[in-house]
This record gives sequence, structure tokens and C-alpha cells, in this order.
Amino acid sequence: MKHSCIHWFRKGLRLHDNPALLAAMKDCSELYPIFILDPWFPKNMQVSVNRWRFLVESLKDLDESLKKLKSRLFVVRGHPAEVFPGLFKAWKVTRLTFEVDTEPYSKQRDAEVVRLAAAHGVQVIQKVSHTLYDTDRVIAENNGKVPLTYRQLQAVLAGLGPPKQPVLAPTLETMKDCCTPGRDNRDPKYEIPTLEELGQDPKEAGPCLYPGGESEALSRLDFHMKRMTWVCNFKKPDTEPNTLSPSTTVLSPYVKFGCLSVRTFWWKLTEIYRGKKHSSPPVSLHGQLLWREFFYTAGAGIPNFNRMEGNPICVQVDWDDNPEYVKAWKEGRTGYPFIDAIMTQLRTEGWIHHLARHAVACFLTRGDLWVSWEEGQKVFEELLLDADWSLNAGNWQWLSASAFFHQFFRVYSPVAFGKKTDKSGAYIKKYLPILRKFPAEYIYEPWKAPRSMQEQAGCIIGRDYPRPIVEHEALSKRNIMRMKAAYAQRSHSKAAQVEKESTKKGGKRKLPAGPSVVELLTKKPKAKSS
DNA sequence: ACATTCGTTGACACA
DNA sequence: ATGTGTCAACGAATG
Repeated sequence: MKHSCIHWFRKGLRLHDNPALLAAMKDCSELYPIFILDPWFPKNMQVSVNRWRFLVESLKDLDESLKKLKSRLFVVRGHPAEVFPGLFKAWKVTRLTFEVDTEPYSKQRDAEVVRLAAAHGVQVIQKVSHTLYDTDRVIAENNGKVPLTYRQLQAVLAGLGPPKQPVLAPTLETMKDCCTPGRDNRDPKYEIPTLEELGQDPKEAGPCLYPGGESEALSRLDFHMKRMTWVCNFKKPDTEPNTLSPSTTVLSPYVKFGCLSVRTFWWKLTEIYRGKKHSSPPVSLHGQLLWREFFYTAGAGIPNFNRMEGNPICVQVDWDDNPEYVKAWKEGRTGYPFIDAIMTQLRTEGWIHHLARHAVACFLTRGDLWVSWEEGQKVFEELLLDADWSLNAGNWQWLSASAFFHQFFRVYSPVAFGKKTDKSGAYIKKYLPILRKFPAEYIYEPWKAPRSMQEQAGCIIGRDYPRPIVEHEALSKRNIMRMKAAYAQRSHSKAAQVEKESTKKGGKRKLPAGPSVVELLTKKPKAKSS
């Protein structure tokens, strides 16, 4: 039987290593590649103009690549569950293919679409290709528990063997029995949206340092993979947060949208490593992809992963509700130049180094402002080109010492941390030109400069650039105590939880240690001899 | 049961 | 320059 197929692009905006797309082309006479502009996203999350632009560019690139295969991309407007029945009928669809997406909204959306497809007699094929491994499989292999440490994940993956090899991109040969009706009829209703249609003002976009799309992704990968020595020596903690151009690859936005396949990236690295001395996980480039896998698995398996409440691995903290602090942080007006420079780079360019994320995340949460990590998560969701649901939630919990990382007495200094790798403050001067005339001695703490020097620099602190909104030295010490209290509370409630469990079971009450979060998660009573 | 070690990336003083 | 100890002391894994 010859099929009429829809391939539904969501993430995975690429032709290379796209097994669901290949499945659509098999025994297919009519192929309809679509992307759905789902109003759920702009309604439920802020998206900056920079990130919209990245998406639009990625869609354009995809359309161009599909045209070379004598096909095209149809961009459909509406809720997936509402538009699919019409498409199924209009195109006499017999098969729908898409890539597995593990995020909660996506799972729910896809389950609904699968039901609809069944009701219309449409076969559905889903393929895992956004992650290195099938996250469900990883959890199953770990006895149904989400691996909560990196080493644990590594142990599970060791049992599964290396990730699958990427599949080849389709060619004209793959497409020879297959056509896309209406590919030359550019009906505006299926056109790629402009930023204006998306309610965005292109004039507000920053410089386009990281254009979206698979073509750009592959050439960027190629560029960095040619630096073989650099690749082999790569150690993430040794890369610098405040260089004038990125010290890492900035492939993250491309991996997030699936312009670049994580498996293609993985196997390219394997090829480069072969026979050479090279760094290893967690700090190597392979290690970075495993961190992504780590958080994807956690996001797929832990309920309410992007919230504190109802999240079984998240320490419950009495964060302050402080909109003024959030606003000052977001807008780069904290009075700490290192923090404000990073937030400015984030807003204008859409990417900041991982360690820069650490610095500003610690500052917003447990370090200084004592604001919930969920507020920071929202801002990163809006402004980062690589904003990725699982990674964003996981890293915010990490940095706020709410989960995964617990050494809350280790606090980043908004003054000292940046100095280690940029003594002169060149990074600060690039993003906060108002401070450019301060000497290195005062660039991280301009409020300490004598008045005469401020006048000479043409920047009076408190007038032209804000005074620090908090005093880090005193506040960070108080916050450590608050974290300590939150952890003590947590041990207490964990003990209570065990009390409940063992009472229910009627077993012996022996519990000072309490269950691990894994046990709380799976609700398995603690196995013990009575 | 209990102690010990480890955990991708702290700051600071001191050698 | 790099390495070590201190600060005060977390949870998870390991023995």
C-alpha cells in the first residue's frame, strides 16, 4: 500500500538523523512535511524576539532543504488537536510520523493526537531521536527509578551500550516515488510566519550571532570539530564565562531545536577521540551531552519537575516574593557589574556561558536575592535561545541547591568569581559601556571608587549606574543559614514520611535516616529486615 | 549500623 | 603560579 503521510516537525528541525521522517517516506506516494504554530506556547511561556527569530530561521532553512528534495514545509496555524482532523481529510492521510518528545505538555498533546489519528484510521509512527537514549528505557533499566546522580546515569548507560548511530538524511533517491502535492502553490495560509505575524518587533531583536537552522548547525559543528586538539582537551569547568566571544561551541540552541542531532554530535566526537588521548565525562564534550541526557531523563520521570511544590526531589524553601529584585536582576540593574553584564548579554544575544548562568542563578536564589528559582527559570525560558524545558528546570534546581547539588555553603561571589578569568573587566565594559572608563581596580565594584574618579569616568554611581541593591557579604551569610534551616525542615519531613510508611505497614519504626528521594518518588516502602 | 568518601566548575588565606 | 587547608558541614553512594 502506498501511503499519504504527514511528517510532523516539532523539535527535530532537520533532515539528517531523522528516523521518523525516513519512516514517513517509506512506501509513501504523498508526503506532507508540516510544522504547527501551536498557540499554547506563546500563551504559556514568554518567548523573546531573538528566540522567535531563531525558530523562523530554522523553519526557513528546513523549507529550503525540503525544496531541494522536491518537497516543502507547510506551516499550519492552530491547536494540533484542532487542525489534524482537517489535514487528515484534506490530504487523505494514512500515516503520521513524528519524533518522541518527553516534555509534559508534549506528551499530553501527542497522546491526544494519537487518539485522533486512530479515530481517523491513520497509522502513527514515533521515533526516539531527540535524546541519545530512550528516556523510558533508561528509567526502566534503573529499576523504574530516575537516576539522580550523574554517576548513576553513567552506570545505567554502560549497561545499555553506546547510543544508536544516526540515520542518513533523505536524498532525491529516497524521495523518488514520493511527491508533495501543492509544493509550488505557496498558499499564504501555510507560509512560514514573519516576526510581525508572531507579534514581534524585528527592530527589538539583537545582533544575529547565532542564526537558526540545520545548515548553520552543521557548519558550526564542522567548524568546531576541526579543532581536534581543542575537542580532545575540552574540560567544561576550565572554559571561561566572560570571554569577549564564546569559549564553548554554542551548539546548544541547535541541539535544543533539533537543528543538530545529538547522536550525530556524539558519534562525530567518538570519531575524533578514537586513538587519541582525550578528556572524559563529566567534563568532556561527550560529558556535556550526557548532562543533557541526565536532565532529560529527570524531566521525563519526575513529576512537577519545573516547580518546587509537588516536586519530590526539590527542597522546599521559603523564597521571598520580591518583584523589584526580579526586575532589577532581569534588566541588569543589580549594581553588580559582573551580574548586570551577564544579564545584558543574555537579553541582547540570547546566549551566555554555563558558568555565567551559575553566577546569575546563584545570585538570584540562594546567594543573594533569595528569590525562587522558578522566577529565574521563567526569565531564562524567555531569553535563552537554547532554553530547554528539562535542562532549564534541572539546572535551576542545581544552582539553587534545591536538588542534585547540596553544598549550599559554596556561594558564588558576584565580585570575585568573574575576576578569576577577566582581571581587567573587558567583558563588563563590552556589555556595560557606561562603566568603560573605570580602572580595573574598581570595575567589579564601582561604588567603591572615589567620587572624583567616578566623575572622571563620567559615571556617578547611584545616578548613571545603580548602587548594589544588596550587600553580598552580609546577605550571603544569612542566606546560608536560611538554606540550612530549609534542609533541616526537609530531613524532618522525610522522617515523618517514613513514620507514616512504617505505621501503615505495621512494621518496626526505625527511621532516623529516612528514605532517599528515589524511594519517596517510587513510593516503595523501605525494604528492611524486621 | 555507622563511618567515610565523593560530588562537573566557591572564596579566601597561605605556602 | 598552583596546590592545600579552612570555612562549616549538605546528600548520595559506598564500604
